Amino acid sequence: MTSKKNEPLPNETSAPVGNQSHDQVARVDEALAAAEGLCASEGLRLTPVRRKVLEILLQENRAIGAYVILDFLRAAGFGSQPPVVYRALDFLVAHGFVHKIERLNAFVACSRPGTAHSPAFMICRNCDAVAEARSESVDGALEAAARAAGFQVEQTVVEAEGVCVVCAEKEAT
Amino acid sequence: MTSKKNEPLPNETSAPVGNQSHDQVARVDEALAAAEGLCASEGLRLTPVRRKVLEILLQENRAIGAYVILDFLRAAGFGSQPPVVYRALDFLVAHGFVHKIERLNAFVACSRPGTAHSPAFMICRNCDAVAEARSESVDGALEAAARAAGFQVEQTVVEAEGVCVVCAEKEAT
DNA sequence: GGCCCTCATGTTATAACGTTTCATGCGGCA
DNA sequence: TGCCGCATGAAACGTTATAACATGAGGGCC
Repeated sequence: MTSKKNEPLPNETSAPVGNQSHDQVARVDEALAAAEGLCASEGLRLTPVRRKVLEILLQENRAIGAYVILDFLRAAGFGSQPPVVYRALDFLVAHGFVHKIERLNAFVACSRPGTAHSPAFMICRNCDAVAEARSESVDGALEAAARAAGFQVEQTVVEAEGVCVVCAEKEAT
Repeated sequence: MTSKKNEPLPNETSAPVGNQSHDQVARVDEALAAAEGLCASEGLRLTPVRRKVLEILLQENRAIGAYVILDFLRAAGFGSQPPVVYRALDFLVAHGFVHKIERLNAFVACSRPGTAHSPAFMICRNCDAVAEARSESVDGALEAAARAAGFQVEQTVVEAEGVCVVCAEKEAT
């Protein structure tokens, strides 16, 4: 990792519970309800730990490390050992509710769960924001390159690091 | 990491010194000579540690973890503390002699050093082979998606995990 | 109810990956 | 000669992730 750590709360899009905008709360609640619906319809078990991890990631609304999540879990009265969070993350990633950002060794809630997609991410090196982009054309190009090599793609990691719009404007001043 | 560890020597394309094919030795020597030439022409210092790390990666001819490299360094009489290998890797990655495979937290010698390129990798989940593919079209698609979002790309990570030709044939039996 | 099976969780310990910090040495150069 | 920049050596630590084993909750079946 070349940049700073995943601190718990240094951004304005997230905040400790009790200091959230109405929209933010609504967004999280909607996403949680949608996840519950998806799990119900697919026979998956969105257990308390798994649900809480997803809630944490939705509230943060950015990529955070497993051990930051673990701190939140501990504070919420759940088990506080690493396997607890890694198992929950395995489940959430396997079923498309969460993505892992390999470049940051961190995790972020999926912005479009339930839709099959292998996303591309834009990671701002300045503010750590992570945007999930559609990547059909990227995947197509990658798939074509793989086919040429006789390689069968099962999963892809596509991550771009750079400067987001907001930070670019700030830097320009 | 979902798969097995980076063991020191479990493949047929690499081997302990003294058990290598003529072609393999020649390939490593050529690449080392090319790296020395490049460094000389750009005023870079390919010091003994850096050269040895590059040699190790060329001999292995696959992605290996920093601590595996460190074991080789130790065996060769170099310093054996983590910063030794990470500093050498920083140099080699910064100047395009080595790539980091984020998915594996491992490193691989560049197959086309000296040419500017942001490569795509095909990682076999069965045999751990890592192939470096040209990725112009992938980069183009990614750049287009970024531009649409106002994002300035500085670096990209493009990695596909799946099954290579050789392993696919074996599995088919 | 009692049994068994599966899945999820709790817990301890450890492996694997990476950085900070300070000290030392070596080559170039005023 | 003294200074400076860069590379290395080494100790300690921080961060990320998994292995291994035990416990418990729920569901099907007799």
